[in-house]
Amino acid sequence: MIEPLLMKMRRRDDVSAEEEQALRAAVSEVKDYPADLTFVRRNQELAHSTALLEGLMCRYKDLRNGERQVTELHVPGDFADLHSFTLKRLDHEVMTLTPCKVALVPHENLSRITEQYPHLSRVLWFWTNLDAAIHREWEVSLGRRDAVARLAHIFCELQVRLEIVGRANADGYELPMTQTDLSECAGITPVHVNRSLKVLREAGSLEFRNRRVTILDRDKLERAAEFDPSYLYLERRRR
Amino acid sequence: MIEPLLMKMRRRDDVSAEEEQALRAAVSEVKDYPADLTFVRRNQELAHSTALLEGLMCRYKDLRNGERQVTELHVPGDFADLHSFTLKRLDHEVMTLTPCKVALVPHENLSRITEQYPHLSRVLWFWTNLDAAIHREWEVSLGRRDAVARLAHIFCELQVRLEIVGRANADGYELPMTQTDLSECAGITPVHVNRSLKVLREAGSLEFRNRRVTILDRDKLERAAEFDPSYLYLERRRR
DNA sequence: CGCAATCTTGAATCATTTCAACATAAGTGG
DNA sequence: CCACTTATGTTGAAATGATTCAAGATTGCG
Repeated sequence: MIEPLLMKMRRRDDVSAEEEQALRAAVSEVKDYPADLTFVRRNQELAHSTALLEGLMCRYKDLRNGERQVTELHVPGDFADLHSFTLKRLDHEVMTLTPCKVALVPHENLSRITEQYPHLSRVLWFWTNLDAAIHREWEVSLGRRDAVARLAHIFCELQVRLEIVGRANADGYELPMTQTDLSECAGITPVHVNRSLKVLREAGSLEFRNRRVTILDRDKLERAAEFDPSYLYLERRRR
Repeated sequence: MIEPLLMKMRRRDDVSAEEEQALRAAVSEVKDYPADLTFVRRNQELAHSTALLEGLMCRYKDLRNGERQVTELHVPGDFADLHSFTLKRLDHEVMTLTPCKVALVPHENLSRITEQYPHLSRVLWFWTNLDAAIHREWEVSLGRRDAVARLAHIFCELQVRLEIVGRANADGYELPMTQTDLSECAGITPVHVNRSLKVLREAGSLEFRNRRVTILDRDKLERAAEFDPSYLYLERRRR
C-alpha cells in the first residue's frame, strides 16, 4: 500500500525492515479523495499528515485578487503536509488535482517515531528538507527564468520525480493538469502558457497533449530549462 | 552568546533549562566571518551547521548567465544551513552580506540531540520547516506580486523577524544591503529596484537610505505588500 | 583627495499581460 | 447516443510592467 513511499525512501537511503515496519504501523487509515478537493486549509489545526499513494496534488496560496501561486506539486510517494507535524497548522492550502489515494499518519504516531527511531526520524526530516529544496529551485525559476524555461523546468523535475516511483518512462508521463494549472505553477498567465508550450513543441523538445507529457528531446529540454537535478538529492546515503 | 537563538526559540515554544543547556553544549566553536564571504558552497560536504549570532547572510543560487537569485535572507538567531544535517550537502551557496559572528554546531552533536532530546529535535525540525514557509512566501512574491509589492514584502518580513531578536524597533532597522542585493532577492533588475523604492518613498510608506530602513507608515506598507505574517508562525505552542 | 562602487534618471526595447474572438474537447441530461 | 453546455485550448492585436543601455550624481573607502 505504501509502496511509493518505500520507493522514494529506498532511492536515497537505507531503510531497515524494522523501520519499514514502523512506518507501515504509523498509517492509521487509507482513503480516496476526489479531484479538485482542498483537503487541507490554511491555518487549520492538523493532527495527522497525509501521504500520497496515487494521483497528483499541489500546495498553493491565493492572493486577495484571486490569483493563485502553486508552491509545489506532489507525486505518489510524497507527504503533502509532513511539515504540519512541527508546524501544527500550515501557511498554505493543499488540494488534489486528480482523484487520489492517500494514507493518513497521525502526529502522535510520528511522535513515537521521533522517540524510538532516530534514523527514520531523520529520513522524515530529510523529506521536509527536500520539499524546501524544491521550493528554492522554484524561487529561482520564478525570479530568474523566462516563461519557456519555467515550464521546461517543471516538466524536467516531474520526469525525475515520477521516474523514482515508476510513474514515468523515458518517453514521458501522464500529467492530468490543465494549462491554467500550469500557469499557477509557473507564475504566468494561461494564455502565455499556451504560447510557451507552442515554442517547446515547435523546437522539438516536448509535447503536452491529452493530459500527457511526451519528451521529444530530453537534452534539449534540460538545456532550455537549465535543469540540474542535484537539488533533488538523488544520491543514496545514510542520513 | 547564543542569545539570539534562544530569543527565536522562546518566541514560539517552551524550552526547558536542560534543552537550552543541550543546545549550548552542541556549539563547538564561535567565530567571525568578514562580509561577502561565501562560506558554504553548493554540493560541498558539510559536517557542521552554522548559526548566525550577529550580522546578515543569504542563501543564493547562480544561473549560468551570471544572474543570481537569493532564496532567503538570514538574521541573528537563524541557522543558515541546519538543513545540511539531513541533506549532507546543499543545493545552494550561503554567503555573508555583512561581517558576521557565527556558532558552529557539528552534525554529530545534532545527532546526539535527535537521540536524547525528542522535543528539542522537533524544535530544530520546526526551524527548517519555517525556512521552507519563508521560501513558499517568496515563491508567491516572485510568481505573483509586482516589483513594488515584492520589495514591500521583503521589508515587512524583515521588520518582524528582526523584532523577534531585538534588532528592529517600531521605526525600522539597519539593513546593510545594496539595491543590487535587493534586486537579487526580488527577482528584478537593480534599476527597477531603484524606481520601485522611489514609489514606496513617495507614497510615504518607507524609506531606505544609508543602509537603514525607516518605516513611515507600517499599515500602508503592509497593504502594499499584501503582508500576512502568519507564515512566520509567531504563535507560542509546544512543538 | 581621488577612485570605485552605488545610486538615479531618461528613453528605447522587450517579454508578458490583457482583452477579445473563436475552436476544440469533455461532460451531462434527454 | 446525440445535443447542448461548459471547460479548455488557440491565436491576434494593443497595452503594460520591467529591462536594457547610457549618462551623470552621489557616496564610501583607502
